[in-house]
Amino acid sequence: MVNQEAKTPRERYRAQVRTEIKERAWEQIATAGASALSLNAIAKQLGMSGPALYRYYAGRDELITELVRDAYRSLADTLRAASSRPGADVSTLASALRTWALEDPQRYFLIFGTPVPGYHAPDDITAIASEVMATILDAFAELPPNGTATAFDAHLEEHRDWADGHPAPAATLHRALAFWTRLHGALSLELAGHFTGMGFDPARFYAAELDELTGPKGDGM
Amino acid sequence: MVNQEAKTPRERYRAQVRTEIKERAWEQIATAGASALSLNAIAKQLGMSGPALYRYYAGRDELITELVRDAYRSLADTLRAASSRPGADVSTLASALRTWALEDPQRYFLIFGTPVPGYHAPDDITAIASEVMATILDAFAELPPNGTATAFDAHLEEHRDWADGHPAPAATLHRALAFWTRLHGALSLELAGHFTGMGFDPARFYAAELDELTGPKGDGM
DNA sequence: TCGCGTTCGTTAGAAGTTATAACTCGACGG
DNA sequence: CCGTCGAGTTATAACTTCTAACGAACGCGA
Repeated sequence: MVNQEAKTPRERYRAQVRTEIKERAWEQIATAGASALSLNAIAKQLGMSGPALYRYYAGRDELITELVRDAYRSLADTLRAASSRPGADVSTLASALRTWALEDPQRYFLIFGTPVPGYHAPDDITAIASEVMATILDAFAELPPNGTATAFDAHLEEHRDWADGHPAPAATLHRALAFWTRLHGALSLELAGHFTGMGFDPARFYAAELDELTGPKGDGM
Repeated sequence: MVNQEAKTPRERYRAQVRTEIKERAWEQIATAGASALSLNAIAKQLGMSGPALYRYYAGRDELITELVRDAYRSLADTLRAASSRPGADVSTLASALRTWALEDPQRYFLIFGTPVPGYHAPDDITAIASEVMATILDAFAELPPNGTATAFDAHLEEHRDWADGHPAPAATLHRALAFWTRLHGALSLELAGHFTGMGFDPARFYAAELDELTGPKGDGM
């Protein structure tokens, strides 16, 4: 984002090699998945041999963490950009999310897929995650309230720390949460191929889920 | 299914070693994830060295495929058992699903988690998957219809092959589909730890999602 | 312009992994 | 009783991540 201009030529070189490494890593992940990511193979593709990569990343884990960070950053930027387009609403956000996910399914699964048992995301990554949540919350805050307050709304009212001071009512928090989980449910099953062979169009199902999210009780805009 | 009693003592022994291998594999998967599954480590735990396992499984992939099959089988049996309890309904199914998932999160992710790009599930596994779907469909078929027909319902009516001859109307198919994807959305994010630190109770959110699934329009029993 | 130090990339090697090949030995069945 | 089949062995190849030690080149300051 910032700081594109590095001071010393060595730093420039170093930064450039680091991004080249990540580019190759993304190629590998897109074709064979994150678990098949091989530092050796990346090094060979860059024309250098094996352990040279350790000058740039402490190991496989650090590289993957960096990739997760980039993926989150990309998602947050994509959603933020979509929400700031004129006339943007919740459905704009939803289709931006789906487009982003279809663009590189493995990138999506790197964030929302199977977790590694021991791993805990560093704080800066969770910060980006809450930035994504804030974008969704903003979009729902502009929608008129719908439906009656549920028991879960009351529970949410007592646990609204994650909204990070957002003034929206608990019902809105609830809708944003459902937006996230329902679209993730539809999207992740589609990307994982669980819909293949079922015949129906995943895009239409996604749209149907979105419809029910934006106005199940049938109040207009 | 059948043929539990093996004829020759060698076959008995062979079957017993195969299940012992799978038991160790499940332990490894539960603690370190499926990607960390090591045939060598399993062999050592069984007191035999390395390549001996290849007498029982052609390789890592075949073992994992077998584990996926067992996981699906376990899920299908669990749901079927829950649905056949007296007084069982959709919410019985939902809580059975959640209990099963929490029992061993990595087993859940083995089925519904990040897909391996090249892999295609064998036919018998997809058969078990549709058995699960049938159980969900049966449960919803016993519920009174609710809500108005949506555009997606019409689309589903033309693509109801996956229901495998189930007589339920398209709206019911839609509800069963939403049951699957929404609960998966809530469940997978919870199991992956994306809710940790957000404060609210995942179980209550799950229940809220289920409530909206069983009767959003508010027709009771 | 010249040296010197930082940093990059190399090869070598350890400790893992999956998987194959070849061999030994024991048990089961005719 | 003996032959065959199969289980488990070691040896090996081809991978992987990652550490250690070495050489060379690059660029900064004098």
